[in-house]
Amino acid sequence: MRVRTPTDFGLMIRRARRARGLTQQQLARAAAVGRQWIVEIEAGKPRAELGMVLRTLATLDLSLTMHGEGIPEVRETGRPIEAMDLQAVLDAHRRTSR
Amino acid sequence: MRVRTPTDFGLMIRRARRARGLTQQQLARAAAVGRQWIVEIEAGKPRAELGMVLRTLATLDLSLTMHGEGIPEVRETGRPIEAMDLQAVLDAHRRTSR
DNA sequence: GGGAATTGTAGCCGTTCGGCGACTTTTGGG
DNA sequence: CCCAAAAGTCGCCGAACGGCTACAATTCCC
Repeated sequence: MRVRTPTDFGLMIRRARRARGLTQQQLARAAAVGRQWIVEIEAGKPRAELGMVLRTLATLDLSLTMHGEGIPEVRETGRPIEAMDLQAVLDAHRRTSR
Repeated sequence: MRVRTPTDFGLMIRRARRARGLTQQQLARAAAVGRQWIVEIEAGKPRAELGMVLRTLATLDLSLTMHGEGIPEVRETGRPIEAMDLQAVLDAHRRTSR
């Protein structure tokens, strides 16, 4: 899911925290931040420190991916991926296997 | 590409800025931050403010995506993708086709 | 509905931020 | 090689940070 604003980060963190059944206190301890900081980040604090935010995401097993011109997609092998019709490959697989 | 640390953000920002042929000064003005702040963020400053970082990414047309339990994926189809061994599929394809 | 757990607020404190101006160092095109 | 542009460093400043304690409000379960 796309994240554009501090508020987005807050909502995501809250969702993930609840999905894992953690209290703010527990998350705070695990991520080594103050409990009030969790309150604020979940409310979308724009001036929160980047490092703490990333630590919190890691604690919640959340990962971030960046996209855009100049940003390589996943593992660069140097050798370009050979173009092929994936749909055809999958169709063939469906017919063949089983 | 995955981003885990403030250093990752710094590298990405630098790559994107250069890919667009911008100077630190130009990026700073466009993102409404100080030039020195660009120097620091590109060096991986961990305590940089989240909001400014996001503004800078937006200025560079970079987007962030979050993944993890409790975070919905875009384009939800409802029907989960059937698990399969992609490597095996591709190997079979390589053997079969041609 | 009541009491405990959870969440949100308020104020204090030492620390760091980020903008700015003024340099110095590095880079790269002619 | 040269020099101007770009990038990096330093110190000053007012402002905000984040941890903390204490308290208020909300939520949830029995």
